Amino acid sequence: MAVSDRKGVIVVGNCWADYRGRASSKLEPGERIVILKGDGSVLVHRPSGYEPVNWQPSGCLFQTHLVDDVLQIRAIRKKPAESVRLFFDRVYLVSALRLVDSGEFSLYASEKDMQKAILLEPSLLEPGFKPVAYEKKVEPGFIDVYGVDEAGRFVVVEIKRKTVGREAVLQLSKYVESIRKMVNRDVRGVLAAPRMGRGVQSLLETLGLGFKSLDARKCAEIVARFRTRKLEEFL
Amino acid sequence: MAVSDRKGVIVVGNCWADYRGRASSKLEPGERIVILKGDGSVLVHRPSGYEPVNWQPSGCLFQTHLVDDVLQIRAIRKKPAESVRLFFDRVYLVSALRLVDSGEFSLYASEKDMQKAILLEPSLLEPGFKPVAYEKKVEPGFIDVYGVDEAGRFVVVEIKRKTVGREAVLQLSKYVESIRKMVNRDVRGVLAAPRMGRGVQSLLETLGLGFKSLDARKCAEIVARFRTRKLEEFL
DNA sequence: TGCTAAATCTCGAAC
DNA sequence: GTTCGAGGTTTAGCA
Repeated sequence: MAVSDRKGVIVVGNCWADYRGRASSKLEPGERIVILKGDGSVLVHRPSGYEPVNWQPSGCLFQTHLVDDVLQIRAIRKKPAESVRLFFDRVYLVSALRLVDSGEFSLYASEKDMQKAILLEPSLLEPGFKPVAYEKKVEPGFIDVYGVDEAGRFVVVEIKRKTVGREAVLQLSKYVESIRKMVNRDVRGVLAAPRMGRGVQSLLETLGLGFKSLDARKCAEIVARFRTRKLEEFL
Repeated sequence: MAVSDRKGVIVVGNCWADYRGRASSKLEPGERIVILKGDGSVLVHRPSGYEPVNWQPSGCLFQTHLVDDVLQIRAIRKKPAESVRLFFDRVYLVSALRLVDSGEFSLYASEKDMQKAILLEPSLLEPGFKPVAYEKKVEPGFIDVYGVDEAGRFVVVEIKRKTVGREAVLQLSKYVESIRKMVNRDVRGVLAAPRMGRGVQSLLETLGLGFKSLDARKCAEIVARFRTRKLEEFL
């Protein structure tokens, strides 16, 4: 069958499903859209809702059977060990497709873009800031950007693309403490994000940390500008 | 068109896409499966991968145009303000479906089930354990189960349905500390989960916390058993 | 392979 | 309406 031939298959019909693995679930009969992809991923979509009601990520092995006019499809995953079983008693549409898709996908205004923007244009954070490292590994995790300020003090920068909550502050605080222990000198911590959530301002003050308003969109534009500038220099 | 009639639509063809909103993205041409649902959700699926490459959650407004043999579909969301635009120059399959799906979906062995199981059968945690409260609010968050042990000491239980990492230990530790401050007495902390991840054992020992292996599946069975028992009592 | 952190996360519940 | 936390999260990036 097409399923075993690395093709994608769309099946629309009345079906029910069982899942067993990390959790267990049962889906009673109803009309749904099922997509079996060539890489072994499965999606069971109800007529509404963004998320699939049942699914499997890529890497599954498919088994199909027809028993008493019921189409059975089983998607088995090895690690973690789990499976989804689908049963169709009515099929409205089946389509096997060998789709070709090599189109590039690019995303802008991610946290990575904000990081790049600060590295390319450090004054975005504050005048005189000089980045020294990025993705610097310390005990609690990775520091987004690490540098030195105008006065020569070390600065730990934690970047978030959305409004920050308390966790981000605590994360930054941990990094700052970690660096303080290492360098045995004064270390500043700066949270760079579009805005602060409730209670973040006071928490930052309490912990002696700073904040810099930074918009992901603007950062993406800066990164794009540098890209074109580099291209111009190249030409 | 069907799109405006609350129907679900499947379109397979060669397309490209632009997204602008919380972030921005550009998808170069390729063959994909697009699902427009009656509730205003959109999914653009490449031939491989579990996740859609572009999407919108439910609540979008759809606009369709045909310009120079290119089918344009626009999904607009109000809050947050964003949109996905799709352009098809070749369409292999279009299907408009009014699917009926009232089938119930049930997920078993969730963290909530594990919590219920402990409340219904406290000896699951340890002999002599007596639950006092659940979802108890303290400063850092909510305590899954709070009770008293055989010796009369307070016990804070943190439940996880999967292998636990360090964060869960720290979470439990915070709750225990919070309770200690409140009651000014000895308080035990127990992590209930199927197993411990790397380094969790030693961290638990360092912090003086306990661990109880608890299988989500077994919990689901216990909850189910109580359900049937209750049903029997009722009948 | 295992772990950490991000995500256009989504979703639901609580405040 | 906003915020907060969980998810069968998935996925990408590294040690």
